[in-house]
Amino acid sequence: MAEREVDRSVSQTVKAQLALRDQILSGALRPGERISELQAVETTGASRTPVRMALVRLEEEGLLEAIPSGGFMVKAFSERDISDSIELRGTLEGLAARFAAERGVSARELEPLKECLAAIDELLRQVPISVDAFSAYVTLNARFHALLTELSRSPPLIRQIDRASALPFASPSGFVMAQSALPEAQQILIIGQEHHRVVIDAIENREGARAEAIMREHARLAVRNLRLALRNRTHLDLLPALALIKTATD
Amino acid sequence: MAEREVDRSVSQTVKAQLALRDQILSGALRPGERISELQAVETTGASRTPVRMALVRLEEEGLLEAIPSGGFMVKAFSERDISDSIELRGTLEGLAARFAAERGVSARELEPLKECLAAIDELLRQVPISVDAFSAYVTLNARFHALLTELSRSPPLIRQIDRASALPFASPSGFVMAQSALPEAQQILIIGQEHHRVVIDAIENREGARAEAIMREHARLAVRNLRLALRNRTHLDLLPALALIKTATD
DNA sequence: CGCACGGCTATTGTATACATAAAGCATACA
DNA sequence: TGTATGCTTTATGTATACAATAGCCGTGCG
Repeated sequence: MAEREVDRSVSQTVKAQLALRDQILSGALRPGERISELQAVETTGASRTPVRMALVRLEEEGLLEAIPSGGFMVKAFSERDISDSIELRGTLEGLAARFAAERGVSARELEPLKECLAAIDELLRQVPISVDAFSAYVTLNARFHALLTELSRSPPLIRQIDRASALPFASPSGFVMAQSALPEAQQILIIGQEHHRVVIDAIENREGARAEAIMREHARLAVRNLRLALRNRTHLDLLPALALIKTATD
Repeated sequence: MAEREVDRSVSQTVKAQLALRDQILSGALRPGERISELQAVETTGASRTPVRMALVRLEEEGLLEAIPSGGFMVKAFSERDISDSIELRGTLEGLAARFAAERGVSARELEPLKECLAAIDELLRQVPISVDAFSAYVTLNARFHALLTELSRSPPLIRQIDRASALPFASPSGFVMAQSALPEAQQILIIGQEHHRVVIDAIENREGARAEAIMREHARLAVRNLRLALRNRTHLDLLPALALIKTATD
């Protein structure tokens, strides 16, 4: 019934896209196997036309792969693919931070970012960090990264960063929930927040190289999280899109 | 009649996509104005279903922009947008070069790149450089960049670079033809080729930082070309997708 | 027993008809 | 005369019917 509230005022294409994305990320659709349009029509409730539109969009999003003979299949990702995707995002965010630093940002524009920083500080003050706090962190962290990206004031760059962040495991907050189960969790958040603080400082002082470097390092922290979460197999289920990850044993 | 040879064995969707892209890049469809699907049906010869598929793909490609109320319009690009897109590509290619250097590349894998380098050397030996040579350079240069990108052996990165290079003015060889009319043309090609030489050397010696830096600088050369070509208004028509560039006077 | 060829089935790609919503225009009122 | 409202027209979004192709299974031959 929660599903039905989007029935009106949202296009069938979007509905199908959301439904199919859920099925892919949850593992209901297995990597490597062809997606049946007819089956998708049944599960999404939309007709074939919007379903096919959704499939094309999901391909561009990176979750699907076109089959030469026609149709699409769910893509599978190696651990290396995922860490590369994260580093890719970090590189782009680094470029955004450098642009912001080099081109200059007014105090007024920096204000929302600083507020976001303060809100995360507030969150991290409580020890130990609750699950709710982790969840709130995810939201604030996503906001921080979005604000930072916009500071570049470069539409092409913003667009590319959005596309690079579309994959759930490449998004800035992708592994935060997964790391919540780790013993190192609190330290990692504190270090990440320090990166946030440094990038703002660098941008304020127009230190482009420093701003870029810290955002790259920030992404490396996410790569470290990924490794930790994959090794600590007790909480593997918190990993986003776990079903898409191809392990060496497969 | 040359058009008819793709009639068979190529999907209507691809046909429509190619036709519409041509119309966009040639300026037949003006930036800012809504694309009429019915009109597109007439000009492409495909029916509305493949036309709409093509429109979605062209949006993802970056040439179109979705209109909130429905449909698509041709995007317009500022000079800043274009230079940022080039720098974006350079940053990604820098990452690819660094990956190649850090992760190591066998002599066997480097061979095609070196052959490409030698072929360009051969081309630049003749002075002054003919128009045919420029055209050959475009092909070889595109090949060099493609080979380099693949050396990263990172599918996510390759994918992103391909997407970043999809915009005609952001592609590695985008401004080569435009610069052919410039007096500085020959020097620019020689400098560019030097960059090619350096990146191979850096990868061979596993100097990641150097490989990355030179590819970034390489892209800055393209940015310089862009500036030169835009200022030297006598050969503006050689610029790719000139119709999409919004000038300050507009 | 294995491989290849042919027919059948199921799925994709395309075309078109329909419904809904947006945009433009005309008219009426302030 | 300008603005607002309602109607008309046209465009987009969706559903469905059709055609062509790819994959699969069974049978026959080597």
